[in-house]
Amino acid sequence: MVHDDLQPSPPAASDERPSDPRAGAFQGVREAHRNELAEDYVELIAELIHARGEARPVDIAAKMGVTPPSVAKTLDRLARDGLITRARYRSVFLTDAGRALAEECQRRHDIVLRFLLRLGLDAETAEHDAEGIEHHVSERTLALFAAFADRS
Amino acid sequence: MVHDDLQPSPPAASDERPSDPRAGAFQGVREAHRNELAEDYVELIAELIHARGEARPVDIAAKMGVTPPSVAKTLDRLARDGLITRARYRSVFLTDAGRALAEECQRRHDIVLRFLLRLGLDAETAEHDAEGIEHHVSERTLALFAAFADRS
DNA sequence: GACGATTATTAGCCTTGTCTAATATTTGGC
DNA sequence: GCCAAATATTAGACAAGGCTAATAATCGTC
Repeated sequence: MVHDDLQPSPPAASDERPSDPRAGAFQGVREAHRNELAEDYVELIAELIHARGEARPVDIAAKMGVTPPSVAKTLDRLARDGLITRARYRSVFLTDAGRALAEECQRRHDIVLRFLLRLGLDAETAEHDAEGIEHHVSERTLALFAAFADRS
Repeated sequence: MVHDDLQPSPPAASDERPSDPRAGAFQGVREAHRNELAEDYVELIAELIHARGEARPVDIAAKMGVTPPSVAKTLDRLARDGLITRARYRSVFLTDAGRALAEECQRRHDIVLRFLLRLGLDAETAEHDAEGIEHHVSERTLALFAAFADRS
């Protein structure tokens, strides 16, 4: 053990290696990263199911910009984590947990996107930045974004 | 440098796997992630040098919330990429490239942070969210953030 | 129903980034 | 100057996420 200090940072997750307040922020970002891919996948799967009635790996691969084997590996992890169900050579379905996560993500994405557009950004840049930002905004920030986007 | 996207248009440069416009956004996010750790490190190293006169691995580890061996491995990569110089058992120095990147990151961080504060966020949440957001805002968005933060 | 094209999966490799445990070096107190 | 403590590094494991190449299954068309 290297650090056995004081002061767990208030907002953070479950891990203990504080010793510096900023460390909490960095750990939070790393934590967010671990969930990011899963969130993007379930969000995309929900969209595909809505738009086409099913989510096939080949379409996920095209939309995500990765190869089918990468999709397969990630889908295995999502299934292991209880977010999707799948059968070999069949398309993908969301579990209740997956669907809830997808809706949550869509909500956040929508707020961030509307906020950026309201700020005056062009549609393409807004979409691009929203994709990166949406996983890193707290509920508090999201509330402020929503208020700004909806103000008259 | 890393973020130079004044052009929103087509997924730049040399990659071949378009087929969907959204794919570009996801690839951009993955690209950003590859640089994120390097950016956080050089920014932190610059801060440590400014505050204490030198950047020691043990302090970097404490601030980043990781163990010293993780720091060592990352520092090797930063040295390989020409952002820092180091000698065994000595503290770390930024190259010109590293210093330039650090300044760029500090500028972005500062703008995002001031923007969030101006929006009405508390200091702690603002710092936390800025840490996550700063790597994912385009120059265009940053310009809008700066304008909002500085408006009278 | 068979066959070629499409799609999905498997196998295997690479890189990052995290960790612990063990070792090496430097530093500071005496 | 010596020795213990602090610090740095190395070694080695593991998980994630990306890829290519090869194989397997399904689908569409005849």
